[in-house]
Amino acid sequence: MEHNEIRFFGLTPSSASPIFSSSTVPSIPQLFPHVLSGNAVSTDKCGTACSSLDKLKPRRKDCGDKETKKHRIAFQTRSQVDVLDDGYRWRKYGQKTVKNSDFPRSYYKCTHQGCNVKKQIQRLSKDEEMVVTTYEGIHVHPIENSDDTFEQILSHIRA
DNA sequence: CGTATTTGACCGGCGC
DNA sequence: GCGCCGGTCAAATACG
Repeated sequence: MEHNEIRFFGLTPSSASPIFSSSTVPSIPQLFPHVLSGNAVSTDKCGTACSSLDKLKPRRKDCGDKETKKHRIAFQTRSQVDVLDDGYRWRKYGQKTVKNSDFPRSYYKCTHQGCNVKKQIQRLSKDEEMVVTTYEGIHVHPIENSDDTFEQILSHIRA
């Protein structure tokens, strides 16, 4: 577990700003503090598959709100467990099987009121140990897990 | 008893 | 217009 591998994919719609350079940390999951190496890759592959993620409200087909604060960060981690504890509380709201993986994709949502941060976990069929965690949105509340503030870790790796 | 998880159904977009 | 695909909801269930 000490040799986990994490790869960061910062998906920024417009301004491609480095993930670790923002004054306000978007939503960098801590995952495992000791495995945060720093494979940060900025890729804006928002392309076309970016429109269906706009409906946060039930039955809202109105997509007219240009580019909302749509932070999408994909983490490719190597772990045996699907869900990695990043200090937040997630509630699983769905699980679907995608047609490119032998494993289903899980959908999580932050249980905090007003915090519409979504999380999506997918396991690669190629590498069973590979887990892709995609975060979407920004947390507007402190981390519950006060034992290990991931901001501390962040500042540590930023320094 | 309250909260999280499970699971099928439903919905909306896109391609044909 | 229909079917596929991906995403979300919501009722039931599990679990502390």
